[in-house]
Amino acid sequence: MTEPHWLNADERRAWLALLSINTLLPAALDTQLQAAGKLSLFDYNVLAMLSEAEGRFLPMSELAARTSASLSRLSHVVTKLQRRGWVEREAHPGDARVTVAHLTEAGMDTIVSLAPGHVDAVRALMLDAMSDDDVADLARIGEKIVARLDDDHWILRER
Amino acid sequence: MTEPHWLNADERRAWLALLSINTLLPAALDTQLQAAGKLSLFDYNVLAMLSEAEGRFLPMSELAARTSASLSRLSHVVTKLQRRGWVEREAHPGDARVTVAHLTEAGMDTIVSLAPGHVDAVRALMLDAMSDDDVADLARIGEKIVARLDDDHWILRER
DNA sequence: CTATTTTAGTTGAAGCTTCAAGTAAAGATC
DNA sequence: GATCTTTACTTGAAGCTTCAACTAAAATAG
Repeated sequence: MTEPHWLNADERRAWLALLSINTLLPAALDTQLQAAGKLSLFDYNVLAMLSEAEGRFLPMSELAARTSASLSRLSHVVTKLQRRGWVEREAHPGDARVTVAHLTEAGMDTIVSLAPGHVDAVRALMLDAMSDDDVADLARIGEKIVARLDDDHWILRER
Repeated sequence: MTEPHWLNADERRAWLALLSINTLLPAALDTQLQAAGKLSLFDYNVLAMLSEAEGRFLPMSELAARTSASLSRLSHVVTKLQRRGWVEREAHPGDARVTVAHLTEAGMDTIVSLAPGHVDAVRALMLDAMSDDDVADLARIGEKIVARLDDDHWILRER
């Protein structure tokens, strides 16, 4: 054990890189999505998670988990997406506390039309910079960090 | 070349992990800093970058670069930090367009008192989840992504 | 040297996120 | 089976970020 209170060279590099990616990557993806369809990366992700869910609906809590968002943030955003006709709120048959968010046809059309451009942007902005091994390493390390931040995060469920 | 328009398993894992880290890590660090000193991670970073600069001052543009922020965002935040007595704005002697942000003594005291807790949080939330090799890999891969997002980003300058 | 363009920064408004408080149903406790 | 606690949300206000518009100085072009 050396000093517990400061970062060594690699730790500092890793931390600063992550911090920078954290600011620049969402900003760049937001710009692309804003130009393509006047929505944010978070909006896109909400629609994407619903589109991949069975029946294209999810309880708000589950949708919040899959977008790593607070229920409050999600609630505001779903209200907005609802006004745009992309999502509807429905009651849950078995539990009256639960609100189910349901992707509409229009919402599905939107995400289908946006997905190719968005995926291209993700490739152009990060994946194309990396070798196959890098991608595998990042997946492995990234999931370790996610596990540390939230030990039953949904992306860890399938493994 | 296979399909350019979709992600394979590792790519998807890497992307989703990064997206989740991106939401959860700043939120957790914000919570810690909010509790310790009523400031955000971004506020902290502005103070930290100034504290590490020679003379503890930097032109707004340079400070914006080192915090990966827009000049507009930085301007608003510096105004806030100024009201709290942590930063001052000064004229640049050689170029009248430039505003120099200068860390005050009180600002320095603040960052000195907050740094240990913040570094502990960074360790607890991400570094402790990783082996030394992981840290080195993340530093290497992270810098590749940063280079792709901004090929003359300041964190790449020293190398 | 005058006009144009670029650089550096600020500002106010609009939109987004967080925070605290509140509602209501479900589950647990006694 | 009444009370207490927890779960699942929603809401409004406050604060933060982005966006577009603006000012002013420096650099460039003609």
